[in-house]
Amino acid sequence: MTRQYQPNEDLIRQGDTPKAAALVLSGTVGRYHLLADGRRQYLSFHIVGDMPDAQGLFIERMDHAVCAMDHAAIAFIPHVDIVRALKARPPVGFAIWRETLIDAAIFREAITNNSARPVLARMAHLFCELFYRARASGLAQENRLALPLSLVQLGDALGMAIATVNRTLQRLRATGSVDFRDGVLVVKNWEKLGRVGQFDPLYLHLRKVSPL
Amino acid sequence: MTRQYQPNEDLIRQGDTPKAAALVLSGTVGRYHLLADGRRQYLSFHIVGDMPDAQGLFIERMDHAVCAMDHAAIAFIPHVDIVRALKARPPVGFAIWRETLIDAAIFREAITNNSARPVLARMAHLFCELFYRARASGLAQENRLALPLSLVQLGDALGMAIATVNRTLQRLRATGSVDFRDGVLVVKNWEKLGRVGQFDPLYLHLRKVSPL
DNA sequence: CGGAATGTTGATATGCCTCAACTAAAGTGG
DNA sequence: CCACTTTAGTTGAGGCATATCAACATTCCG
Repeated sequence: MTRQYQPNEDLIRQGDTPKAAALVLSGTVGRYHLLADGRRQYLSFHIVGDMPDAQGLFIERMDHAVCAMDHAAIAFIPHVDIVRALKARPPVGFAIWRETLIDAAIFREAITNNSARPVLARMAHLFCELFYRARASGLAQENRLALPLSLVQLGDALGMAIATVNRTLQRLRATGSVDFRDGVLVVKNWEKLGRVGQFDPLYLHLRKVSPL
Repeated sequence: MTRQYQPNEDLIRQGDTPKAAALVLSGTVGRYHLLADGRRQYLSFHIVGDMPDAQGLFIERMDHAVCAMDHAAIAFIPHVDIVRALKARPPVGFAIWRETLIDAAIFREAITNNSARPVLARMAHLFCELFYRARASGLAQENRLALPLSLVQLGDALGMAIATVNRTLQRLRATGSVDFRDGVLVVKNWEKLGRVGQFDPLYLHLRKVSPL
């Protein structure tokens, strides 16, 4: 089953018990925690080919929500079908398992990024990650990437106030390494961006990526 | 194979390619990122019964390190044996898979905790999590828990400077909800601690826990 | 007994948040 | 098609939470 989503529309909510797993066919989706005071904390972003809620296979209730960041097309694959496939062919399961483990690695990096890096490096690091992953999936053209995030959403991902997001974006631009505006990320100097963001792609565990 | 570790000794280092998975038999271990400037960011802590590097099963190189927080006994189970068991009995694999998914949920919560909560709530939340998990494993006696962390380590987990850790600890004590000193956590008022830390245990996905 | 690691406290600095005002663009209804 | 509202982004001023620095106390350990 396939469905279209509007920007900001939820695919799954905190507390739900999904019976099918989402597969991103187009667009970008994000996962987030809803805080007691209504604020959001975005946890990760996902692009074409990702299964952002594969965990639902073995965890009953959602501890976070998943929403579309822009217009997105999502396929839903019933859990029973997946489990049947896993039992028949273990290697299929191992591959999906591995994806969920890489997810976890991305979360770990986010802990470090948001806890230990100053805002400039933090933002640069997120841009590095998103660009690198998109590129590995063949989604980034040359040095640009469609990144449908508002400043508010960027702030809710990086744990910054919106004013800080704005000013940090300007500082980043001033380094000449990257330019993000109007939902488009343009990498001007990949090496420098990586240096500013202290980016080491090891944690993404991509087997082979053509050099940038 | 079983091995004893000294406090602060590494089980596995960033970059390693382990051939066996660690199982905690006694003590506490922690996972951490090593930053470029030598600082550490602790990502999670693990107690008896946990497999802190189950991810090594399907991910070649370690993107983080694992160390003993105090004296710890660790069993190592060769990956080949585990994979053989997985293929023979899929449900065994599903159970381990589920554990790694709960790991990921804990990481997600740490993102939110360190990014969106003020220091008092942040520390309270960590204490809630550790106590709740220990209790679910039958490791906490009554309302106390051995928690072999120094202030520096607490700070490296929560993204706080050591002076702030100290002062926040005192503020927490003043609330009358919890007291942590000399490696022992004493929960004085669980309900209040949960309120201060905005703690909701849903994300730990424990099936049944006797009420506190 | 001396030195290292750990914890404590005060003083000062600063990075980021908050608040507020304003602009620009986009969507809506008369 | 134009006023009207809403949403997104921008900028400045000021305050505060937390980092940084420094001195000192304490315990541990060889």
